[in-house]
Amino acid sequence: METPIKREATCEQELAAIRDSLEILGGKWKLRIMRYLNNHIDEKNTFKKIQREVEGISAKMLSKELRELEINLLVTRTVMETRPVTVNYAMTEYGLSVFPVTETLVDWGLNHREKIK
Amino acid sequence: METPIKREATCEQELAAIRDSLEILGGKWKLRIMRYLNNHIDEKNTFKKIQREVEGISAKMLSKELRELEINLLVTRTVMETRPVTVNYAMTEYGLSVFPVTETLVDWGLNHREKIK
DNA sequence: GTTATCGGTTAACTAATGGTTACCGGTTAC
DNA sequence: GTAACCGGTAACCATTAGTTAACCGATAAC
Repeated sequence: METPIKREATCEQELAAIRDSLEILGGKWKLRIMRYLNNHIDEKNTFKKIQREVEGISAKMLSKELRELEINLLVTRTVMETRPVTVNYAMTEYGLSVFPVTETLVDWGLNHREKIK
Repeated sequence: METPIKREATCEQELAAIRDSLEILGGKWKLRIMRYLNNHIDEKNTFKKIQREVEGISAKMLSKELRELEINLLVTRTVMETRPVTVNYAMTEYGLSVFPVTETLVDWGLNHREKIK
């Protein structure tokens, strides 16, 4: 993971940065998949395993989301010569940079559940 | 803003927390609106002013998003007895808790723009 | 009287998201 | 032989998200 660099930005630049982030990480599933991979970084993460653990995602969506994450260099896809053939998905070094984002969302979500209880 | 509380959660609970967060903060506009309000916390933020500064949002979307943020107690809506009548939107105390989320997204977006350059 | 601003609403529309079902070839376990 | 698991894809459909344009009453400026 990289050293966080403090930046200065105008409000306009900040809003544009949020837009950029959401273009790549937005939607219902991508951050959940990234968090799952982050939590299982030393394991083999096959398609089916991810699908079982990211609750509710369909094969179609998982396939699409993983492809998009791969295009943006956040995830790698490796076909393993096992029998039957399995496919391993893993976070890239760059993918690790998403961790703080998922972390704040986890914190907020847990806190919110407490709050509305 | 509240003191961050360290929590322990299983991966499953973490993914559920992300789902919860995205249900309330997800979509194209909510986090941008929240960031804008956070950056202008001591000012009067009228409907039109927000619409001008959150670039690209239509009146319909802004109206809808503000209503949802209000329902979730993140924003207040106050009709001001000016002439013409203006409406002021402001972050609640609870709304401030969203700051870390927007902060990590701003950082990630700025960093990403550097990276792909 | 005309135009503009304020804070929206409404209707009509398109684009994006996401779900469901069925199916593919190959492999293994029974 | 049959069923199940692996990693998907294809077709179809429904829902949601989001856009555009027109319009509202009230007020104010010219």
